[in-house]
Amino acid sequence: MPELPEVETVRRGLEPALVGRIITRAEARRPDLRWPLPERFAERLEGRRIEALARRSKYLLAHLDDGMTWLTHLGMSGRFTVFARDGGATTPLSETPGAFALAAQTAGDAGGGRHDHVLIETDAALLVYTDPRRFGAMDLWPTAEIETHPLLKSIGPEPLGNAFHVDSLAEALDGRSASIKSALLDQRRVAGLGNIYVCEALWRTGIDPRRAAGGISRKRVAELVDAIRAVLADAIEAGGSSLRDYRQATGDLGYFQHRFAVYDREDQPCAREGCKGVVQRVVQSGRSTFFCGRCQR
DNA sequence: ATGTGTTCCTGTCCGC
DNA sequence: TGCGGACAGGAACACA
Repeated sequence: MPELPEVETVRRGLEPALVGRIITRAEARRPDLRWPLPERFAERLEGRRIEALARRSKYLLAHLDDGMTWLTHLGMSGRFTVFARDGGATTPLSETPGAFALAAQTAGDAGGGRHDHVLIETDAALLVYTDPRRFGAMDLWPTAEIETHPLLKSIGPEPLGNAFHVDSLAEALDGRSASIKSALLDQRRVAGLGNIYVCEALWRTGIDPRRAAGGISRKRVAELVDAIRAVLADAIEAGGSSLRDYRQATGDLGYFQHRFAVYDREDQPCAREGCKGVVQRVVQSGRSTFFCGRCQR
């Protein structure tokens, strides 16, 4: 589900509710998401103060006051929902059906909170992690060595940071026979891109997604760097893309989906000024790719 | 080392 | 309306 802009939107939504707050109670309602949760996960969160909420690629990183970082990946269907606590409520988290019913309702989950897997209570808010497909993940890792986490250590440069530029991308693509579409989805080349924003960036640059990654001219790689930055910035500004059930942590919908040029627009006219092409869908490495066969070369 | 196909899981939508 | 199949924002893993 969420790509970099959606995760950044979630981070910004959670930040005011979480940073500086103390986790008064935590509950894992099952022992695993995609993988087993760490030993004594909920107990190790309880009593901790959240010092900062950061993002690396599609991972949320909550830095705690004991030197550990609580790491979360939302997978395809994970989401956080925040509920303000009523003043002075002392009801145990597991006995607040009202809040859970509200969480389920907001999530559009007819199962009555069946997929609400992790619950976090702070002195100010109730945080519910919901993930029907359970492709998400959580872990605890020392903050000082967070970049050595197995899930983070091979991830490429942040596309909105200084380490991502024409030289780094050209080197990452050099000599590769895989398609540019597949290469950009590979998190080792550049962090945080997923199916939507790869398709959109390639459309903005006019590059055929089926072209070999290593055969793209330096000039076009430079244009691709700019297009990736621009499409991510535009999407963050719009609060991300709301497809199906994605919502911001505030419950608001993002609206970048209304600005898609090609993603999920098979058979619709190309949005480029003067182009008479039609959006096509092909499958590359098992994923749908949307592009205009006329203006993307 | 690369590239690709499979797999995890549940929900939704579309055609018959 | 029910049923089966395709498909979904991810990415680790197995295997050529």
